[in-house]
Amino acid sequence: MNRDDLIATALAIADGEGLDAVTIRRVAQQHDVTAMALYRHFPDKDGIFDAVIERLLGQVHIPDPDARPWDEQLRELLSGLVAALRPHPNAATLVFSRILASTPGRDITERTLALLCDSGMPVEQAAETAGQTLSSLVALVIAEPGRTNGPEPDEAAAQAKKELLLALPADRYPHLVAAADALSHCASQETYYRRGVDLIVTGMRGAPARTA
Amino acid sequence: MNRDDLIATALAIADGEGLDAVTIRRVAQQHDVTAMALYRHFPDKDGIFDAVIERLLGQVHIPDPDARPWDEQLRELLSGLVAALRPHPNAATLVFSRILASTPGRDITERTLALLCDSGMPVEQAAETAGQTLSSLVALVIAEPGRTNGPEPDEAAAQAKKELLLALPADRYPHLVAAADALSHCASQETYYRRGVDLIVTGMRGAPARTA
DNA sequence: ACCTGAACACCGTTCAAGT
DNA sequence: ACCTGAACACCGTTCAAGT
Repeated sequence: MNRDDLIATALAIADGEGLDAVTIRRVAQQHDVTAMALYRHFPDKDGIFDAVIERLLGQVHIPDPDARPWDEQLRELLSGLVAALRPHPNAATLVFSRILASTPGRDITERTLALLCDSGMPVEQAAETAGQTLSSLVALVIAEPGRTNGPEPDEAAAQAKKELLLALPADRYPHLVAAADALSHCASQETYYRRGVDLIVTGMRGAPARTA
Repeated sequence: MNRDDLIATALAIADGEGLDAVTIRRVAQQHDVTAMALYRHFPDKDGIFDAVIERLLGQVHIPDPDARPWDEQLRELLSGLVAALRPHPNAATLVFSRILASTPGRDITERTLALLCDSGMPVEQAAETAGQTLSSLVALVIAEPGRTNGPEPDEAAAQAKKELLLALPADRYPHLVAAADALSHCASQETYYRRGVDLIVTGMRGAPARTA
């Protein structure tokens, strides 16, 4: 048993059964050890979550600056973040409060800030926008249509949700009924995330108060 | 003791001490009643959270359609949602999984979908975009700089966070250091949320695949 | 150095019982 | 109809004790 394996176990439980299923006792048990043994590796339960997020963000590749326009470079960086979070939607919630608390998270934020400043934004606005941007990407992952707490896509749950929408009064909710399918499951995750990142990057391109 | 007061109590505890502090036993105790009495009003703990979100979303005013461009009308609707969530950042997390599960949430989504369709988007794309948009607004509230679990802004915590950023190596994190202030607390919440909503609305205006 | 047993103060939830 | 007591199977965390 080592720290890394414990982190992996915590993440695996979160992926498979949701964050609430991650308990110190359960992580410990999976390593044939008592709950108290984990306190040698983490200060408390939150420390486990901190480590999980640090590991997750550590997988994000941060591209070196190049000659392309800032928005292309930013799209690449943000796509990398989304790609790292996508497989772990249950853990994504933990990112909100932890981006600036981990080294990889700071690296991602620093690079995002740099690119926004390249675009001509004053650094204060860039800070605000960077926070909003990174948070919105996390939200994208959390809210992916058809997501459940389970590991593989739960077709039955998605179908149930869809039928609930289809059963709504069509005169009051014409669009919800028409969009029942798209609201209850993702036709293409690639499209969903590409458009999601585009939504944010396009928004930043149009941001006013730019000096350049 | 009635259902509405119980919901208000749960929300107040969440606002003051975070979601984890909301326990059935504690809500009950505040009404001089045992925990089991709450099961007359809610099926389980999640049912309390469902009711909290329903109440929160119920306060959102949904403007009637008018002659203005779709993006202006949408901005008004989304601003209303943000205004309702802002005072309750700790509870905002609960919205992700519950927008389509409550009547007011469905009303908000229906109207958002309608306006996006007005813009010329096919309904499937509108569904995707509406979900991303509403989720991003929730993220805005959750990630508001300087936010803590407490009710009033915790100046000490914000200051500590700021100094942590200022202590970073300036050669590796020049922008984080320069933006330490803006990253650790909100200079103007009005500006933060106006720009946040603008980011999203501008992103939607620029979305391709539009037929109109 | 690393782990454990026992204990403490909590949880959500069930169910038979009270008035 | 509405509430309770007692119980069950869990939690996170502390601390003295083991090897």
